Amino acid sequence: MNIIEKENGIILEEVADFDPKHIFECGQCFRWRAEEDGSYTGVAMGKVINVKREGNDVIIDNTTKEDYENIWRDYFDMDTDYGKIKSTLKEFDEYLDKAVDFGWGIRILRQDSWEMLISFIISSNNRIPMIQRAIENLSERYGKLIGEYRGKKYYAFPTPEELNKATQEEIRECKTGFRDKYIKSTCKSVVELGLDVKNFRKLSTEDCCKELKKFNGVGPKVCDCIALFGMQKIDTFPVDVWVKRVMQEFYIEEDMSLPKMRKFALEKFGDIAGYAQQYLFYYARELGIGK
DNA sequence: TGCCAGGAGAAGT
DNA sequence: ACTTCTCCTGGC
Repeated sequence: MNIIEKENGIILEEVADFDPKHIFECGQCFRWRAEEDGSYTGVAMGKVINVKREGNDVIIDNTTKEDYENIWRDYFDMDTDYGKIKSTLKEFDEYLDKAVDFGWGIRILRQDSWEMLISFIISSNNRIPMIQRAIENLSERYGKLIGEYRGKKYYAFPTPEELNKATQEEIRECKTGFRDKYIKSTCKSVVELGLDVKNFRKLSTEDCCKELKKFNGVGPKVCDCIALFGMQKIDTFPVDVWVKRVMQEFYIEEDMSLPKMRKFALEKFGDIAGYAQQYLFYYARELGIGK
C-alpha cells in the first residue's frame, strides 16, 4: 500500500478489504454519516475526517500523513490481515461464505474504550438512529468543539470528567431515556475511582467482561459489544436481535436462550468469533433476514 | 390513538 | 438458573 499526500488529505493506494459502507454500517459505530457522494464523515479520536473508496484506493480527507500513521492506521485496524480472516471464515459453511462475500470490506474499528462504554450503555433496548442522536447530543453539550468541516460543526465525545459535570436530568435531556441513571452512575464511578477503562484491554477477555459488568447499565450483550469494539477482544460474540435472527435462520433452534446461543457461536468460531459476528450482523441487517 | 422494537435490572420463582 | 415486568422514544 502506497500513501500519497493531497490537498488537506491523503490517498491510500491499493487497499484490500476496505469499504466505508461495510465498515460504518455493520453496527460497530455511531458517529459516521453517509454523504451524498457515498463517502462517510465522522468524528473519532477527537478529529473529523471523511472517508471514501475510489476503485482500490481509499481517500481520507481532512487529515495528514502524520495523523494516518499515529491515529488512523490503528483505528482502521490496517495491520490486521482481513484476507486471511475472511478465508478462514468462508471455510466454515455456505452461510459464512455468503456473508463474508457480502460484507467483504468490513473491518473492526479500534475505537476509544470510554466512548464505547457509554455508547453501548445507550444502545440497550434502543434503535440505531436514537443511539446516534443521543451520542450527538452528549457530544455537542459536553464535548470539545473540534471545528467546522464542510459547513458543519463537530464535537468530540466528552471525556469522563466532562460528562460527569452533567446531572442525571441533563443527561436525560440528551434523549438517553431511562439510561440516564446508568450513564450518570458509570461516569461517577470512572471519575471517582480514577479509572482509565482503556487499561481493561490488558486483562483477559473473561476478566475484562467481569470488570465491565460492574458498571450500571452493562449486562451480557452490552459488555460483549464494549469488549469487541472498544477493547479488541475478538473472542466475544454479541448477540443482538439481528444476530439472533441470523443464528436461528442458519444454525440453531428457535427456542435456544441467548447465553446458549453465545456459547454455541464461541465454540464454533473460537478466537475469531467477533469477526464472524460482524459479517453475520451486516448480512442479516442489510437483507432483513429473519424479520 | 395505540402499539411495537430494543436490553438491563429487579424481583419473582 | 429461569421468567416476567418496567424503563423511554419515535415511527407507523
